[in-house]
Amino acid sequence: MVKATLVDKNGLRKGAWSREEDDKLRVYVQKYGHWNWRQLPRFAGLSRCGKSCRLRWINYLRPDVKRGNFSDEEDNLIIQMHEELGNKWSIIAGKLPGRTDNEIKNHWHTNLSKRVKQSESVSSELVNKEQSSETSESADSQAEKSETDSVSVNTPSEPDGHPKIVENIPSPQEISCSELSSMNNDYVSAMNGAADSFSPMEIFQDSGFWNQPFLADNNDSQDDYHSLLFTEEVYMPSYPFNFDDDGVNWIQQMMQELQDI
DNA sequence: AAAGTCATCAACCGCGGGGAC
DNA sequence: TGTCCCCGCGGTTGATGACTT
Repeated sequence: MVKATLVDKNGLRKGAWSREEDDKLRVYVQKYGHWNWRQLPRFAGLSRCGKSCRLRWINYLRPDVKRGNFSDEEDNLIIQMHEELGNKWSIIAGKLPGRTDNEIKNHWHTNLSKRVKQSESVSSELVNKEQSSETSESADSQAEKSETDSVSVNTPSEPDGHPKIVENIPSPQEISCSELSSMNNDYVSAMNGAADSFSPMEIFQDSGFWNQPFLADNNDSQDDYHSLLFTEEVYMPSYPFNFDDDGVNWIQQMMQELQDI
């Protein structure tokens, strides 16, 4: 179910994430936030493109990501919102705390869409039966009935077949995952400063924003801050990190200590 | 037990929006 | 106003476990 890890021509790893990579990314983002996804893998010591890091964090590593089966309430909400909004997975995810757009999208395609189709086919059969039994009714009552149906039966009011949205749905920006990441502004500034100390030509030599390779053997001596960062992050002695509260507590403790500096 | 098929879901890809210059 | 860069979104892919024949 997990894509095999491979290395592309730029030296970037693709496919399944290893535990070590997860730990590096998690620790880095918890500590510094995602100040720049493109450059983040370089600082975090990951041979991944920024896009891959962002996806991994949002869909898997974020501390508030809820794993496990969807509840009936969640299913119903997804179905209802999909009926209103269509494939606006990020907006739907915003209404389901702990669920990611990718997870909801997968859940829809594997489970809910089939369920909806089934229920639709059943309801359409019922409607056909009702209509055939009503053929003896007067024309006036027929018109009245059709008006009633147009309200109660999901009649599209938009050209694309989706009804108009009545509810005040937050924009994707309002529910952006970036808000979920607790960033310390001091560190963001520090990191921006560190990033600025690189020559743009050095950093952006290769084309393609998301596919910037991380050069593990680059010359860090030209940037003290960068060297310090790598000393802390990449070559950190086996930190007591785990996927439980102890790991989170440890990270929180680390952040507190850094804030006190 | 082996082979074939289906289901699941993590990860990739391409596109477009928005901000900065 | 146009261009570039960063980011996020939605569609799609593909590896693998589960199930069936």
